[in-house]
Amino acid sequence: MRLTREFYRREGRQVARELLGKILVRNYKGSVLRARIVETEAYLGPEDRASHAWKNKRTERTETMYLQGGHLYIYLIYGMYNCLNVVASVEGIPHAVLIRGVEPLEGEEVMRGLRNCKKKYELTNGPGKLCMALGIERRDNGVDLATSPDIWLEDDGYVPGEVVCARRVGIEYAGDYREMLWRYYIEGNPWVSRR
DNA sequence: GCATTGATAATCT
DNA sequence: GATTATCAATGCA
Repeated sequence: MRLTREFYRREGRQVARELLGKILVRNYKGSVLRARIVETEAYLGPEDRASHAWKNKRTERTETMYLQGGHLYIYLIYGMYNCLNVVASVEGIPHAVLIRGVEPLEGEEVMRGLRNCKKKYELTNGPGKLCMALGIERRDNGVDLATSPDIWLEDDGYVPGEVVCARRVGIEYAGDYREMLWRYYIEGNPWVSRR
């Protein structure tokens, strides 16, 4: 069942936690790709120094985060890689959830075709990797997961086992917010980017 | 370990 | 308008 608007219109951390176990569905050139979300991070705009929208900063890029929950926020990092975020909360409050790891369920051969990767788990165990595997690029920025025919999220009733809270990755510049345990992952799942 | 890469935002003239 | 510092990472050595 496709997740509806109300799922996304909540506080970022709650959305991040509940996105674990949900399925990311992608229509890619006639193929249906499905992957279960196993790792997320929450970024809470106004107060969070690690967020692009810290102190409610509004720029052309961050504008997407101010849309209501359910939209995709996709940006280029390190000049080479795309990162996929799900916008949370209501209009005007820039919360976002970074998807860091997914487990392929369907169309894995197509995903491997989009990426040159040798080891099994390296296909989708990182934010840049999973974007490549699912054919997600910056032109998908601003797409609405609640209505798009090309990409959306589903709930198949799966309930994650033990969920771990941890520090977020790659935000050494964020001062005290470095310490916040706003990263969530399913314990023991091999598609998590790092332990 | 370390090089890669280009959009973005801040800081200048 | 031009210049520069920075970066929610990856892949190869």
